[in-house]
Amino acid sequence: MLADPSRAAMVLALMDGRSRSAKKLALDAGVTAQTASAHLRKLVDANMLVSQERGRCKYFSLAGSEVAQAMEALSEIGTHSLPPAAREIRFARCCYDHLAGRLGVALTERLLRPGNTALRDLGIDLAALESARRPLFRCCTDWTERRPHVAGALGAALLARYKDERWVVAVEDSRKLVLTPAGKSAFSRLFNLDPAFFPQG
Amino acid sequence: MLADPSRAAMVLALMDGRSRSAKKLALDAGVTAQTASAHLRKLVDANMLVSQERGRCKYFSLAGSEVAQAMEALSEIGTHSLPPAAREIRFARCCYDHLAGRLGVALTERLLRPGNTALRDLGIDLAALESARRPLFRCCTDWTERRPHVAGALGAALLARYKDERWVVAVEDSRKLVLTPAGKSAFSRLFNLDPAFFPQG
DNA sequence: CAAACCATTCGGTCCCGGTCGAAGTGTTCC
DNA sequence: GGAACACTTCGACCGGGACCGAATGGTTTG
Repeated sequence: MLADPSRAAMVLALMDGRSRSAKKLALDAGVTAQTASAHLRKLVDANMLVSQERGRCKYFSLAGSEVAQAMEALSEIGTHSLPPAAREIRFARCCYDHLAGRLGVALTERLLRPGNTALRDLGIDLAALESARRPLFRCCTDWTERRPHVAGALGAALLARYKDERWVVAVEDSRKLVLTPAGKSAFSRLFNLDPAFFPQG
Repeated sequence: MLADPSRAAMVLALMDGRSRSAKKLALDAGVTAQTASAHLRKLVDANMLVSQERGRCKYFSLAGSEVAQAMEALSEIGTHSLPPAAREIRFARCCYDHLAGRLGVALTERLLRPGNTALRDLGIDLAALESARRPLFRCCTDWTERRPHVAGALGAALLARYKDERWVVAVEDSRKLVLTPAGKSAFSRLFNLDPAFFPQG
């Protein structure tokens, strides 16, 4: 199923979490619209993609984390490497309203260490959050890291704070989050992260 | 590459970590020896399998953890499910000379918790191990769990102890380890594991 | 050495599936 | 309404690759 070059190209183009129209995917794969239509139908039938019609266009996106996992695993074997966008989304992305990815997992792990003062330093008001209807703290298992990261009201408050400070900025129509230089130094300081933790030095 | 049913069947048959001869793999896939030979050659060329000639037979096994990961990820999508042997090896197996898999990761995590007395209860002599040439403690990242488990002299000593007590027993010509009922209760007690942690209730 | 066995190479067949051109359906915009 | 656009269906073409039969080179056993 993923063996066909055209289908692989389409799935690869969707690895950043965005949704793309059939036309664009046809261009990505280098085939005509008819061929792309047939491929996309098969991919949807195989529960690998989901489609969403809006107007005269039909937008496709990955059906779930398993597909991304499989694609990642396959790219580890072959000589083909994932496009940059696919690697970036593994580092930092939003999962609904909170931070996920390698960064999300690492910050959660540091947050739980005894003696960590990041919450206080950030000025997060736990009392105010506790009074909200939604649970304060939930664990959400990350699909690339297979490890928990913080969700719930606290997770949402943290991500909102990160965005306010412009430590991370969201990418249009994608779950991807881009780390800014300011964010890199701030996270290093607050959470005591090793510089080698960040991608590309 | 893994899309072909015959090749998939062969790789699936190797998912338990054992090595099998070309003839057996041909039977597993339900094709003749010639066809199997062609498939196996392709899989080796694609760095998915490694072969080892012994006498007039040629034994094949998985080339690395990436292949197993890819196969697992793919099986999550499709309706095909992994054979029981492939699921068992994810729970407990030996990695060279120490315990790996879900059990290995869990025991390591418990071992590092403050206040854990398992090492003392087991009568592991850390001083004696420290005098050995090899490093006492090494971290080995698990390929199914993507989390560290204990290796080195301590890891080897622990696994040896588990085997002596017959809490786990090795399977012939495989990295698989089978948990015995005695092991289940012993691990539960020593490491304070939840009963739900173990497979099949 | 002969017989049995394992693996491989070669040649040939055959079918599946990717591909495109042409035509059809539905939507948007002027 | 008419033109432009996005997607789909149909039909036909064609190439790659899976498959097997027969034959070859090595290795083990008698």
